[in-house]
Amino acid sequence: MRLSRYFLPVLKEEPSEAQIVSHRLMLRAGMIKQQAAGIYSWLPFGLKVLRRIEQIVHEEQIRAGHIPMLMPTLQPADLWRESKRYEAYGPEMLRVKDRHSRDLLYGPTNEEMITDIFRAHVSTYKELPLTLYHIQWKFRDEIRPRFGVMRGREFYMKDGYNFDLDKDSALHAYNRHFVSYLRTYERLGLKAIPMRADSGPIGGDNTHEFLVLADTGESEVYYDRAVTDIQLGTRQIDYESQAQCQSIVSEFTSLYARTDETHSVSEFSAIPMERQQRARGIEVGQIFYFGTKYSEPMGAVVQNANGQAVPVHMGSHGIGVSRLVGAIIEASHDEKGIIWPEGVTPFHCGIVNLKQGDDATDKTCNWIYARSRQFGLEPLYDDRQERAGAKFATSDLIGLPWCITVSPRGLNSGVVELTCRKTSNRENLSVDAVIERLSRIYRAHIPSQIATA
RNA sequence: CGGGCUAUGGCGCAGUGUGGUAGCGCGUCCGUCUGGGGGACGGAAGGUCGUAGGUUCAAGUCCUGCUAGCCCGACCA
Repeated sequence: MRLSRYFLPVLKEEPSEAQIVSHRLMLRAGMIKQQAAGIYSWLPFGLKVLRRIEQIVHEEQIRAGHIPMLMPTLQPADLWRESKRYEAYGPEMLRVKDRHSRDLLYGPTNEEMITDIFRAHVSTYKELPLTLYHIQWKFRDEIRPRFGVMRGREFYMKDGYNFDLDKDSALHAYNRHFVSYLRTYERLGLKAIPMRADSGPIGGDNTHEFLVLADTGESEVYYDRAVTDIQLGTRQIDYESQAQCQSIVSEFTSLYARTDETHSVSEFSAIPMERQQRARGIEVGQIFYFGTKYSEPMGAVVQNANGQAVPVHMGSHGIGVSRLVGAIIEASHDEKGIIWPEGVTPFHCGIVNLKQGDDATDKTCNWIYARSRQFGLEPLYDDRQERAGAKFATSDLIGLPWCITVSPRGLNSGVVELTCRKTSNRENLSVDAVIERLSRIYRAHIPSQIATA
């Protein structure tokens, strides 16, 4: 994309209403525009990040054997009357009437609807286990939305639901989600720590939240510092293997890590003093096992091998996709702006032409632009008639991980400059070498899309 | 929902005390110079001051109602 043809309304000054850094940077980098309290338009640059995250979430869910679908944002109230949650949910639920005065609601979650779909089409244990998920906009009429997309009223969320014949199988589904979530966060460039949590209104006794450590987080967390050293890394995972999933879950849950709702002072103080860590975190996902809480009242039953009708065991699992955009920025920025992890960056690299209109720099930039695209890279070429300072400031603000600077000075020695946003490290490379370098870097993140030299 | 506050060109703000010509910085447009960290100079466009009513010869400014948004708290992916 050429910046001169793009829509990137960056702000030089701090928007006054934004308090936390991710919100400020999202506004300044032209990612979002607020339309009402807790409701945002996603401008092109922000949408690209949202889509990258969404894509990674999809890939990891599908890898774990979970099946994508799509449910509507508006739901009939009757489904929620069946589960007794229509009244119980309270004013957080946005209720609307259609022209026939029928009660509808903008879905805050989808347990009821997925259960309805399940009971309509599944009647035998032979179709189990089954995990369906979707990524869809939700609405919860928060009392006080704030922090930009971190706590909006409208938010984009992946929510999944597993259906299993018995508790054992459902717990495997729980573990599968646990592991797939770990992988997802690692690909997003985030350190998210699973913590034993409180089940809240969804119910059930088995639940973990995944928290990204950040000073601006809304949750108070307590953990053994050693948990931050555990990584999935590149290990091969067989999601069908109960044993492997269980062992990974055990590995990640053997050390103390709790949110304040489940915090135990006595257990915490048993940790060696120097490893006791108290911090704040942003909740970016939660998984639940809740057994037959919805299947029983809503009649989601299957016939088992003995011909008996039994309610299925269920769980639900969520990842806050829109919230993750903010969470990633909270975890990865500096005083100049955003620093996108390579896995989610909206463009793979910037190209900064330091002398727009100069024959040599224009030609070189155009060549790099075309060539990098041939390799599957998506560059953002700053071809505006701006001075160097303005281009660098924009580049730092929007945070692309790599930036290629093309100047007359460099071209005289046959090189361009590759700058790493995170370290500020600069290297002089030939145009061929710079393409080669970038495609090697991104092959690790998006192997299917990047060509080899 | 309790407490505090705000609303004036695209953005950030002043002007309201003491009613009388709507202003500044940034951005935008045109021109010239400039060209490695938001450059300089010259010119220009752009605002029924959130909204409805009231007081007044006269309201951005005073009064009343309403709406929207922000912050602190209790609640949430």
